[in-house]
Amino acid sequence: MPDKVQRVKGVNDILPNEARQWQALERIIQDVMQRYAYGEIRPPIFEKTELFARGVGEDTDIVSKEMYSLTDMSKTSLTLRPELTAGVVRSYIQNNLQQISPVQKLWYEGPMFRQERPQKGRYRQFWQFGAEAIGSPHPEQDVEMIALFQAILDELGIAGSVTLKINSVGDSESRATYRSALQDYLRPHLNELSETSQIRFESNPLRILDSKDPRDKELVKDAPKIRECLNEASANHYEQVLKMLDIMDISYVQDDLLVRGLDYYTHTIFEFTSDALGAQDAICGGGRYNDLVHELGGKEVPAIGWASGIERLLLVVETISPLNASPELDLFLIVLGDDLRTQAPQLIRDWRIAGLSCDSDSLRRSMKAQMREANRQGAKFVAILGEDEFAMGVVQLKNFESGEQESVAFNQVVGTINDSI
RNA sequence: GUGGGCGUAGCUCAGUUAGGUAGAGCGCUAGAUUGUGGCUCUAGUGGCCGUGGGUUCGAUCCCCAUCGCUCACCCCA
Repeated sequence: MPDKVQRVKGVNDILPNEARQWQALERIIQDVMQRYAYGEIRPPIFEKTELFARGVGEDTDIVSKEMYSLTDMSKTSLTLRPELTAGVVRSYIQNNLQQISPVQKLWYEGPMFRQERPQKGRYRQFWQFGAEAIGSPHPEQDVEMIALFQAILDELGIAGSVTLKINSVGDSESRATYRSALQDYLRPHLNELSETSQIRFESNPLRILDSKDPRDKELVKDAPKIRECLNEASANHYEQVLKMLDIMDISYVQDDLLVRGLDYYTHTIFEFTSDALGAQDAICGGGRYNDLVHELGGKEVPAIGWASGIERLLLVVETISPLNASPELDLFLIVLGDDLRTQAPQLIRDWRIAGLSCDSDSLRRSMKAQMREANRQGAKFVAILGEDEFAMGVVQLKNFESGEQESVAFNQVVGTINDSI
């Protein structure tokens, strides 16, 4: 026998049973997005590599070692998207969306690709859904963003096991102030830092804050806080965000050590984590990115967004509050005798057109086997068609829960079932 | 990229204590008087014991390599 071709490492097949969970989640996402007046956007799966290098940041782990890149026939370097904010912003600029309306509220869902070592809740092809609001600099937009994800958590019934962590990295001026304050504090202890943190000391000192290395953690404990270095405008923005969250009764934890791995963030940053997961406990991350549109060649337009990992979210949902996603079948047609098989497709098609979900046996199996199949599929009704029934233009319609059975004309089947559902 | 654990039927796992090519439960298929499911009973189906090499008369079991899964580091959603 030829070798079986194996799935690529770190990717998943989502089989029908699981896909139903996904669909249930997707319905909730679509519904909430609709209510928050966000429109769906579907950018391409791959973009020029340059977009991510410039958008996400050359020095980030994502860009420097995790991208799936390829060269096409015209020798252009392309990359499977590792995240979608850069793509959405590119699309926003290219399609002049600011001309359509000054605030663009967009959401998306789809697969992302990062070449990391697979782990619980971390895959090489993984799905994210996310939202971006481009155009408003004001804190109420930050708060709406957070409330949007909170609404999805509420709909899913898992808000109780999720924590919102929030912080501000301020505008570029505040960050520059803080950067040197942090470097001044750390400089005397430079040799005590972990190897990666020593490298980051120059390139990206803020990332030292979320190091998990015990030595780093110890040092960082007494480091100056970003909050203390915010200039007036930045501090004011952050204050108002927190105030509105209080008014809306959205609970949060201020985390002075929270920084994000992507370079484009400014001001408010946040992360939703769940205690129902292992080491990969972030189910949503985001923040404001006021400079990104400009950096990618657009005007100076402020924006904010977040992204959430669907596999991780579903892991939480499964353990805390499973979605009801059992398959539903209204009617199963049982055909007795192969001579009548020619009639079945037409009958079923008409019932399907009328809106019922119907199925029948395609293996020409015995009646008993067909009954079992109907039972397995959870059919609400079974229609039995034999010689006598066909001659009279009826089926024996059996309610599979009560066991009651009656003779019903072909054209009465839909009505009879609809009346009882 | 680094480290730990694991790879036996579709699924969950047992097993070979001390090497002689394998079992259970669930599932699936079919019966239990001729046109009626679920429960029960019975029978059947199903595995080059991840792959390749080595040791051996002989390996699923020992050794090596490799691939995959998994957890953690790292990073992030």
